[in-house]
Amino acid sequence: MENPEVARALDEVADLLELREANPFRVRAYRTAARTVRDLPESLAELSREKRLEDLPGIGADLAGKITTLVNTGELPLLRELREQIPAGLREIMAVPGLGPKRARSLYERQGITSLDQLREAARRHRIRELDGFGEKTEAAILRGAESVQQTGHRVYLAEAKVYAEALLRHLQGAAGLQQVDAAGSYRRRKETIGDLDVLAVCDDPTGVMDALGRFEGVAEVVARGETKMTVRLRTGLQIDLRAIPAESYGAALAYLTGSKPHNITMRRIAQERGLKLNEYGVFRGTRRIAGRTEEEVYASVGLPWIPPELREDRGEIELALSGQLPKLLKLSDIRGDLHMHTTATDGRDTLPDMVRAAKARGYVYVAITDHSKRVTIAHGMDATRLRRHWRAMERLAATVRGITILKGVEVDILEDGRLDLPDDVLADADYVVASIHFGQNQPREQITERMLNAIRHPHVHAIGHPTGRLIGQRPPYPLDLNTVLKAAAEYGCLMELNCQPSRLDLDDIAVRAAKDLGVTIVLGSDAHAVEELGFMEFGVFQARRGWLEAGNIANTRTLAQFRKLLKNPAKAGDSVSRGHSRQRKRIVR
DNA sequence: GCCGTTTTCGGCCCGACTGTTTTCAGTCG
Repeated sequence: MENPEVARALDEVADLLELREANPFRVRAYRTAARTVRDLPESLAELSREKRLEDLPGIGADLAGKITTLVNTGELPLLRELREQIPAGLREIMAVPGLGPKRARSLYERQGITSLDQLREAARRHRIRELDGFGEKTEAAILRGAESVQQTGHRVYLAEAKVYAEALLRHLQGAAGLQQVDAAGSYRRRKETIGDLDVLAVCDDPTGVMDALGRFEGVAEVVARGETKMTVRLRTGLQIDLRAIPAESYGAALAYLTGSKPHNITMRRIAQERGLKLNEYGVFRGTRRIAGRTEEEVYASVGLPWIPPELREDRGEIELALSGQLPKLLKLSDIRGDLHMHTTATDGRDTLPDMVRAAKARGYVYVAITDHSKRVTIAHGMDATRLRRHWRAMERLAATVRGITILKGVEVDILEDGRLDLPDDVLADADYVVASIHFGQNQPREQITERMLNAIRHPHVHAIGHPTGRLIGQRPPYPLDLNTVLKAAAEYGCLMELNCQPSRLDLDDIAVRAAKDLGVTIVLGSDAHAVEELGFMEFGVFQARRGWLEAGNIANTRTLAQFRKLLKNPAKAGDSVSRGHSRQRKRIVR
């Protein structure tokens, strides 16, 4: 059993234990372990063989044993036992807003409800309101919630959330009594997808801003409205949570609302150890507020430097901050060139000159044009003759456009048998070759891994495009042995792309960090198919920051001369990256 | 179920909102 399945099994145990009203701290232990496992770049099977599971935070002897059982047998006696006692449908009932383990259990025991359909039926027949602790309003809320769980419940891409967030902030700006408004939550942490939008408003009287939120375009329902908190749901299903706060608590509230939850919990624990109490209103010694106006102040009060939001996942950043070793994260302004884009020569929507001029307008000093090779027929991919003609057009254009260097590139397809889609002599003439898999994505693990390794070892391949091929929420990653692939990339000096398309962002944050630890150099490519998509670079930078990357870990932060040297002598250039940075951190944790 | 420079037991983050409850439990973030 692979890591994600183990994580799912541990989460299911937590849910079922909760339904059985087990010790809440035991439930939490399973949830923590599930998260640890999900975030883990290394294979559990390997850790289990080497008896290193107990080195992981939150995993003791018991959970190490259970994880080993899951990895080896694909089953867990405890889970089987729990499943026999508790109907599977109760877990989906718990997904309905307002229904937790207690109420789900109560609905099951007193009305025999074990599925969403039965729940809706019971609500329609007004059988819910008869139960102790439930009433008419709860029944109506359950009915609405059950329907919305079935319809929406999906997360939106960060790029989409950005559109809503910016529109909302503009809309709220003019509200009466408002001093400041910011988006927080996973949006501010720049997660690849956003479940809901958290907004923080500084004001003495929240009436004005809450009224304004109620009038925001697309609001379908006001879910809740209190003295300081308000929740609305848009017609698209996106939920917006607003929190009003006085100015003296701004920093504490921003930190609290930005999360992540595990990061907040660790922060509060550290505050506690120092005899302080941390909440959204500030940092308190007894009843006296000692910090809260700015985030910097809040972090400083517990002995920490300010931590960039992208790092706040409780994946070791707090321990690193304590030791003064936070990475100096990549910035968009560090990027000197875009190394993945298409033109009308294949499936792009804008011409070669338009793409190059748009890249120059963004301040880039070099750009690689990487149209598809012939195997990608649907994109009108190019054979050797057309590609050479395309390259000549680039040379002619270069003579007329100053201030930006055009690298003659190609996105060559890695064929099903591991060969490349263009002859070696053609690839040898390219300035920059990115190799990608587009077909045969469902090959067995060994086969697709070997195929990728072939490309990495190929002397004319500089980078692997969208290395796992996932489409967020739509298509799972190739069944690659990613650890082996990354190790080979480090060994052969092959760049790994962090594709900046909002639906790809591939490698993900965990894989990016694993790559950094292994000494792999990452390249950011917008994979733009139109001039405006060059702007996707921003989302790649966010993801890189979430993976702890610094400018030195990225190929396209180099000057053109440095970049060319990197391509010529990659292994050597790769030595400059800080190897094992986050591994070092783990020792600090222990 | 985990954990320990307050260590092997007794803790485990903290507060807002809702509804039905007459003083608070359940849920959520």
